[in-house]
Amino acid sequence: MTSLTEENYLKALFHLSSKKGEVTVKDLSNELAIKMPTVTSMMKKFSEKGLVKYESYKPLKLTEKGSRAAGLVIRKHRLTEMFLVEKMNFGWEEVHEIAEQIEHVKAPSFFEKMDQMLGHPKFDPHGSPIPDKEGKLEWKQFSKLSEAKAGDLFELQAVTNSDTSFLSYLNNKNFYLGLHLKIVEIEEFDGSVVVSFGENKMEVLSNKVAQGLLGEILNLDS
Amino acid sequence: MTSLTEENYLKALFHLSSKKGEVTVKDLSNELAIKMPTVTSMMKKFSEKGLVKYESYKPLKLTEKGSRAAGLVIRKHRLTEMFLVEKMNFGWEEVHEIAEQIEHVKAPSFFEKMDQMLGHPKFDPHGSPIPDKEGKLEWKQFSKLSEAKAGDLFELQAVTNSDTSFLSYLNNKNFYLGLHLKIVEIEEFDGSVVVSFGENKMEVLSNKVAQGLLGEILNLDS
DNA sequence: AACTCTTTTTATAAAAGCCTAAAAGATTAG
DNA sequence: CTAATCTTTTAGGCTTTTATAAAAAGAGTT
Repeated sequence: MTSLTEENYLKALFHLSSKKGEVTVKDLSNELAIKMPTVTSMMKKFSEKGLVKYESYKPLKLTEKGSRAAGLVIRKHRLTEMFLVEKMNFGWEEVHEIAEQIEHVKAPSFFEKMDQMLGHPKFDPHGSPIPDKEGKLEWKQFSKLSEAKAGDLFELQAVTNSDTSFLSYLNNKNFYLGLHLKIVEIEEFDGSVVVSFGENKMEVLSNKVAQGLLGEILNLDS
Repeated sequence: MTSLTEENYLKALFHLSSKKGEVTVKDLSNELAIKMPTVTSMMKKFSEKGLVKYESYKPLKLTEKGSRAAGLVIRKHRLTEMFLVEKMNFGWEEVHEIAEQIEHVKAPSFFEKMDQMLGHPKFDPHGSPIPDKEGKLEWKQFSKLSEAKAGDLFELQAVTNSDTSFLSYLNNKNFYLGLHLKIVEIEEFDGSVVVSFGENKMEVLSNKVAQGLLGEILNLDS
């Protein structure tokens, strides 16, 4: 059986792996705010359980089994988020923390039922993909809004992080997934982006925000 | 913060208190299948936390605070059961175990939302009352089917235990809450009860079963 | 090859839960 | 009312989980 703590290590491994490919003990230590020796010994345990491939001084790698286990935790988390938003009417900014709790519940049929009620969704409310029942993730390649050029049309399809504060910020601007943004201008010196959308609405977004918005660039010309 | 283990002690205390008034360390030990010394030390901890009144060699008593805390755990459990049955289409025999897990989730808004979606239910799917937001329980006085007399009409309103096996047994006989049973006969020697219901259906129930069925005796005559 | 920086090892530790055996208290029978 | 018996608590210990700091070992670099 995998404990709550172990599930959190798995999630962190999963996230770091997809971001950087290589994951070191140090990375994990930073991500989880747990000292390196602690992480090292947990990785030995994981290695014995066959969840990671680990040799001293070398980067960690999730094994097939570990990847599956991690994917299933993420799956529980994201299914829960979707359920909370779609079936219980929570706002997308509220669900991350609640799901953080529910993801550790040991009751497969509960998550099965959610999945079924939701019609086997492929994405969570923040546009993050939901791993399948094998824990496997299909990667959709998103573009960042920060990569768009003036004149482009951009469809917002996901966000890079689900912090309450970031999502509330987007709520305030009336942003939602599926929204189409026209890139009016990009400031050279700081990378901020001016976008227009809806009925004459216009916003200036910092580069940081623009990097956090994912979607598709619908090139008009070219 | 109260741990999962502590919540289980609280639940047990709550159940035993309502059944027998007096709860001893021994009772608790039996109920939880944990040795007495372990229970004793946990009760000292509870006493320090102000959850029980405990003096050596005397029966335990939940304090106001303890009673409230226990009631709130039960509330989470029963709300969850109701939600699983009403909103997610689980069978009443499946939900106990799932709720046993979910009841420990620390996310008040989650349970709040359930309560709201369910229209602030007063009973769970097995007819057990749901404590209010203060953890207080309104006691409804049920009669046992085993107390009925031949000729009585009995409305099934609750069951004393929610074990999967018992509920599946009732499912097989097509029993459900709200069903009206006519008591045809009571066997003197073993207390078994013969009931008829619906369209010519008839069943013989052992005394044990009859003691597990709660409801109202609708006296026809007298 | 020596020095520095990073990572692992080793040795501890604290908390949570639980247990057995011994001691102390309560109860009951003579 | 006192001794024998039964019950409950105290004392002490064990295991697991998760974490740490300080020492040792390895890698990398000049």
